[in-house]
Amino acid sequence: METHQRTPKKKSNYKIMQITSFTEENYLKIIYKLSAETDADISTNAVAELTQTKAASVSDMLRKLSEKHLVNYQKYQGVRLTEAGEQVALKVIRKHRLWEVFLVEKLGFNWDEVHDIAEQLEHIDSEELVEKLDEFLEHPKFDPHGDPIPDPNGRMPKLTYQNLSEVKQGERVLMMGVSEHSSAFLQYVAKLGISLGSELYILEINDFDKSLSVQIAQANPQFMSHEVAKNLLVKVVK
Amino acid sequence: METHQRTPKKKSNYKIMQITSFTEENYLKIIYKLSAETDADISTNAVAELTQTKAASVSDMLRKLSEKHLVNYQKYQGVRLTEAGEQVALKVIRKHRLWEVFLVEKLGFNWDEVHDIAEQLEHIDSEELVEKLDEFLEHPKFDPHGDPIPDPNGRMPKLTYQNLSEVKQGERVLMMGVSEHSSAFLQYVAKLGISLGSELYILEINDFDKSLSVQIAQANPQFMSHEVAKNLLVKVVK
DNA sequence: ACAAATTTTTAGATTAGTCTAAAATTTACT
DNA sequence: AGTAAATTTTAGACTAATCTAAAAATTTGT
Repeated sequence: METHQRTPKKKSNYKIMQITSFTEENYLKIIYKLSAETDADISTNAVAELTQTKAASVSDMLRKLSEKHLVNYQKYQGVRLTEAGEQVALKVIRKHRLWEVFLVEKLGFNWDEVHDIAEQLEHIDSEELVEKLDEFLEHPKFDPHGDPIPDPNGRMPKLTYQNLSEVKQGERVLMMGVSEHSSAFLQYVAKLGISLGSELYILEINDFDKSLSVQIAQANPQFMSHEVAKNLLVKVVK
Repeated sequence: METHQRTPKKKSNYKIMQITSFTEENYLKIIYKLSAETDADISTNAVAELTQTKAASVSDMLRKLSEKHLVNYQKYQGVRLTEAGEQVALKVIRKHRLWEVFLVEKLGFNWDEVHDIAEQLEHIDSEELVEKLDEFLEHPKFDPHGDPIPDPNGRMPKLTYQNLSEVKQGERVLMMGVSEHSSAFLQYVAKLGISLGSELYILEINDFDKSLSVQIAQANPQFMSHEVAKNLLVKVVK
């Protein structure tokens, strides 16, 4: 069990003391991620699962974060980030994703090897470092997993998904949404075996009518018209 | 007062658990640095000063490091690194110096701005990261302050200082040693106002006899022959 | 609507790293 | 060599983050 202290320097130390610990940052990041998937408040148990701690520990931490006004928390009623808490979370996520770009683009890691290292690097505390890294990487907009990188002011860009019709042959994408919401369309999509999160692989694009042959998960290839592809929002996963 | 935990993952975690904490690494690094300046054992107070803690805390930690066989420690008699402890220290120093090169060479920091950031980065735990970083930086031998970078097996290269006669005009160097040990020479050097650690600034190099005009600390410029310069070992400080 | 199941919180303990104050040891000075 | 000064260690306490076990609150199901 390795515990350590981010030594609170006493001597000549101009630097503004960090107001959130490594651990607090992790809690805030996890609450942010859970919040992205639902409008409801986040349960203690959900947080416990992702932090890999026990619910009792989470209760304690939520009380503490609440005192610091980083979350709104009512006993037994779940938790939600405050504006301030969200800012902290977004800064951590920005750092995490920038470091991932660095690890893949500059150091040659594979995109599936970088997460654990980025989990450590995301807590390095230096605004200047983050901004110089961002510049060095030429202001990337997405990390190697296709997730958007929050801007320096902690604003998460709205994900601008691509239409499946814009994706090139041989690419692998995740189904993220639709731009046509009629039930006729949705039912047709469901019948093809496509749901939110499905992985699609573009086998072939027909030259003259732009129709596609798409493999959905492990199933057999499906035919899909350009009309349909235009209304599917996807994210390239590389 | 910011304390945090390097979360000891329980789930599917193949990674070998780190055996030294952030804090322990700092103590080992500091003991290493103090040991480089003397053959004697290192005193509790000396460590306390550099760790910015109290002697009482140091005593506790030395006992703990001793139990882990990272230092040899006899109560009241000072401390010395074991082979294992030195390996840990050298790995931390290797990381610190590689990151400093990265910050200066790639991100454009000044060499005097990088220390605090490298103090954080040096504790990132990933062998693979260090080796890829080393490769990315093209295996640098020295950090931006002129300090040598230990090799991947934790061997610190013998510092190969330069002769002052090889240094270019306009450079700033630290006096690190002599290659001529006669007392006549040493007395002459002392008379010039030069001692170990003196900062020298090369004002001018005379073209035809390679004699130098050197500013020593804040004093007036001194004339120095090429013969003398050849026997002074220095380190460029940029 | 109320009892059972589940979730969450509290209470009390533990660990790493730190502190202050007091005790022990070593060093330094006539 | 013997005492005063300085250094170092111990003892006891504190904080952040965690845990287990028990108590409290909420949700669920008939």
